[in-house]
Amino acid sequence: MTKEKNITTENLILKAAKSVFQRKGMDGARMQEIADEAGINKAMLHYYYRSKQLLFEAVFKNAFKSMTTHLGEILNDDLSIEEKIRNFTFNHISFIMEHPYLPSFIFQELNRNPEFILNIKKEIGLPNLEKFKKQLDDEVKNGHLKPINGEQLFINIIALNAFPFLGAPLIKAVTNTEDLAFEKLLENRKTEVANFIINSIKV
Amino acid sequence: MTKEKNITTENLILKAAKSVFQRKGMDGARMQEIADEAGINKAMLHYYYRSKQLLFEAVFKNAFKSMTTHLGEILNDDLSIEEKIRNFTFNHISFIMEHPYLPSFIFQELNRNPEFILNIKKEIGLPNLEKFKKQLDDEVKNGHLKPINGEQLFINIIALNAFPFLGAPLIKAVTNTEDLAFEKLLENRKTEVANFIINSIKV
DNA sequence: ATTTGGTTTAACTATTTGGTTGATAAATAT
DNA sequence: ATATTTATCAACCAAATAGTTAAACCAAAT
Repeated sequence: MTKEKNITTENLILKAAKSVFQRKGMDGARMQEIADEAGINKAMLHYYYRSKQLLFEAVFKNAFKSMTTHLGEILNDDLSIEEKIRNFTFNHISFIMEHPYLPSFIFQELNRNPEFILNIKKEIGLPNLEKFKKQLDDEVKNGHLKPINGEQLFINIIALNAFPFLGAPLIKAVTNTEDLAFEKLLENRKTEVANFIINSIKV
Repeated sequence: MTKEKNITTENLILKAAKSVFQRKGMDGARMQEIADEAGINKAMLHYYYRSKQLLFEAVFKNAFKSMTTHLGEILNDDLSIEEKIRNFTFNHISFIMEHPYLPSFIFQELNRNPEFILNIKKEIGLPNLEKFKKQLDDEVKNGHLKPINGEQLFINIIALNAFPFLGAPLIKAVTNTEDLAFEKLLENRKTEVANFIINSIKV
């Protein structure tokens, strides 16, 4: 069973809205374009979602959830830090490769309206770093890992995973890689990012 | 002598446009808001820059140049890879801290219109990686560094430098850091990012 | 068959917005 | 001084756009 939600009008709208908002952003998106892509009348958008803002929020919350759910699970399972990092980078990069507009969409919109993260925090929740940080401290103390701040390591991991997608147009141009070569490069990162990190922190 | 360009109307416009475009992006920016911020009549924007698109391009090219000029210089000086990385990360992060909207602006607009990078390439030029890559290969061959692909290392460096600014709202929320603590965290990264990278690649 | 409720549409509205214009003021040249 | 060019402004315009409305449609209940 593939995830082909009932093809109700409401779902057609959400799907089209996702596609348009993620490519154009809140400010660049047009309600008419969403209606056209869904193949329905523009009035339907308001009938089901009231306003552009609310339709946008529905799309954004979906997007945010899909990005952070995996993260939370991996962060809180019972593997070692090294295994967590290998798992997470592999899964995270694989996931983003199937939704390459997601990081750019999420970070762009959060920068446009930073307060919105409070809304998200309340309604969806954010990944919790406490277990990860504690575990890291333990592995540092017992000599498996070099000393490193948990927040900094977390930032580094997300940075190495997500940045190639945020910076794709620039990276492609600077490194002279076409779409295919770039795909290959991303494929490599699924394992090489973890190696890069582990190399840095392992004693 | 601080860089207080002649306060001609043309420069007032460019300064205000920079401020508004970098905060709101092309789609979110309003010509009237730019005029208000510059304290002049909206017609002046068109008198000096013809259209929103051309004004935007003037701002974007300036922004892009300011981000890549340093990079090019450091990449092509005669220091070792390790020194290059320490220099570059320190300078790059310091620079962005003074212009925190820049990365978000540049990457957002390049994602909105990826073809624009060709225009930039022709008119401004892009950093050249060849010397860096060759030098890296040499240092790998002579046993100073572990094997790593030049493009991948380059991406990692930029990622670790720029991402904290792109993801600031999310990072602040997930790590529970307020503005001041976040500033401190960035201050740390000026040296810690280089350590993190060098640790990973040094034999 | 008819009523009832939700669904869909075309046409419309009010507002925003990039861009223009024609008159006026201020420099600059003659 | 006077003509000419450059700069500035208030008012205006046309297109785009989020949102509304009133009528039509349709399926299920009576």
